[in-house]
Amino acid sequence: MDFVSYLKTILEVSASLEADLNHVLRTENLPKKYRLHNEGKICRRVYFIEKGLARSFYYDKDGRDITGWFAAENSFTTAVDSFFQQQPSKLFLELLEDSIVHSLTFDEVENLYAKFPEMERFGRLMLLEVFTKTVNRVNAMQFQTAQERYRSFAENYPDILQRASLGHIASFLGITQETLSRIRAKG
Amino acid sequence: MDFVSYLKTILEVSASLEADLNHVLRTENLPKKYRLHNEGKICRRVYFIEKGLARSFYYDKDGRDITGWFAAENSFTTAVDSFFQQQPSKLFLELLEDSIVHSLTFDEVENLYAKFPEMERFGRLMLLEVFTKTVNRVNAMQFQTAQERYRSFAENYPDILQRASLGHIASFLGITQETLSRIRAKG
DNA sequence: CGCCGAGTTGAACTGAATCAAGAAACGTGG
DNA sequence: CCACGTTTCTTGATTCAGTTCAACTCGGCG
Repeated sequence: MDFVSYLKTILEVSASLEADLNHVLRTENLPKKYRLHNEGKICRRVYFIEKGLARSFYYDKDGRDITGWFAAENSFTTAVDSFFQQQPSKLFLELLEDSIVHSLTFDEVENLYAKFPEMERFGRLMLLEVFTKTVNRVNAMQFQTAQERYRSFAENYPDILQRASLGHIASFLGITQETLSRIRAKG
Repeated sequence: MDFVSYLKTILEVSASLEADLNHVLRTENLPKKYRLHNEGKICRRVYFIEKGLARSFYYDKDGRDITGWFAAENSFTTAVDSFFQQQPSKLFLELLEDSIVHSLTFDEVENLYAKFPEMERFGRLMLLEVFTKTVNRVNAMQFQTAQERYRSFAENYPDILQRASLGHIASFLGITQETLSRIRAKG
């Protein structure tokens, strides 16, 4: 599903908003391992994944690769530490599969917000969704064991479990690859 | 600062929005330990703290009291697992100090969103702020030690450090009270 | 084939939890 | 304003989940 179709599943889209969107949206077909964004830069775009899988990650103080977020079909991704404030990022954004992505620049999004109240509403709703997910994740991190976190991840994101590598999932859950391997070995 | 004054620091407030807000806003002066919201109920209101301190918490599966969030002056609080979806909550909201709070119901907020695009914008910006903080918290939880988390908490929220109890802060950071006490003992 | 990344398995180690006991601070009523 | 009970904080000893380091297996691909 492309971005405009997705938007229509959430709210009414006026003809003029649709026209403006089609005018500015950039659609790309990109290969696995492609980097949508690199550390140190200001992230200019927000991406909607029509097909494929992406992850954001960063290198922690010991140089370990830590997955921050996965984004699959019909979801958005961007360097959250950079895009909204338009400041330099610590994150990378990479594709884990060949993907079709649609994107808008920060300025384009801001202009759409200013021009179309429905777009502002959409922005609020998307933020609400991702905020809710992030809160759930904090709760999981706060006082669940590694095993509990893995199980609820497996329940909520069965597709990503299949498609992403063990190492990427482990760091996303805040555990090492070895621990995740052992958890999985049991059941 | 009351809610309308705060709103004006973020964006332009039209006279008619101000009038509507003054019409629906409820202001209360409430004592320490007062419960703004209880588990099991649907949380109807979002609260702006003019003065005082609140925390949200829940009881985990072992019956331990876990602090989810603190809210002090010029910030908002509500049962995040309930208010936005208007579904039953696992959270409590309690005051840790005598407080002055302003509040709006869910319906009032929705009506304001529908009537005033600037209010929708404000909602988006507030959500963005709290989302950003929550993402930072996930990062901290993911691969920082207890000590590192305590230090950055102490840096970012020195006032809450003074005003909230050790046990509340410990569970917020995802550690036990004993561990926090030992961390603090060192420096 | 043989290499290489991804996953598994084992053994030793460690940060933080748990359990338990005191010490301080706090507030409420006499 | 003090005495007493309650809550909050500290400190110690023990335990355990998860990390670390290291070796090994497996499946794909040049």
